[in-house]
Amino acid sequence: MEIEINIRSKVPSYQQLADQLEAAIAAGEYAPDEAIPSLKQLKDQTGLAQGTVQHAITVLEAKGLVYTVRGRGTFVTPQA
Amino acid sequence: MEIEINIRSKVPSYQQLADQLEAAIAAGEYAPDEAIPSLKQLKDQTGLAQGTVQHAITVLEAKGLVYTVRGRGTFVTPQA
DNA sequence: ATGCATTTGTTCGTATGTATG
DNA sequence: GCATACATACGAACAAATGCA
Repeated sequence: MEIEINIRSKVPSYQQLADQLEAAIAAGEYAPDEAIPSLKQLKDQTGLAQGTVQHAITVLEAKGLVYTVRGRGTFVTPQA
Repeated sequence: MEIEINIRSKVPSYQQLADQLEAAIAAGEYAPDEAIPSLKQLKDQTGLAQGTVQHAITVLEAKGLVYTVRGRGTFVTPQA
């Protein structure tokens, strides 16, 4: 997927990333229980720090859109 | 209030802090709409980094126990 | 079982931005 | 303008879990 972070935006970087990942999931770019890109991949693709990427993932977890398994990855939550 | 962080515990520092703040709120140590200690105060009292303290606050916000106003402080959510 | 690479989780210290009073 | 307080972000390091060779 394509991710564009606008540094000068008033919207925080982590929020922009979370929004774009959410849109990608909504668009069906990732199937349920399929992994989204790893922290390292997102870090490299966006140029953000790992902590910032992690923050974005935390937001998505809080919204119940993804779930995470340590050592494995972060996966799209299947529809209930 | 008294806060004790056990560095060697398996429980993360931010979670310990969140737990203790939650207990203090539950115990009525802070009235509804009353401010809890500032980030700097918690940072100084616990020896944790500001980011770690902030993480703890974020957890409490996510649980709806407190709400934050930038430039003012973090306050106990009144019972609905 | 051992080791290694990958991946997520926690924490620090620091810097800077933004809002309030 | 200034002091205080929360918000965002970086880079770095290390811990812990997983899976595979």
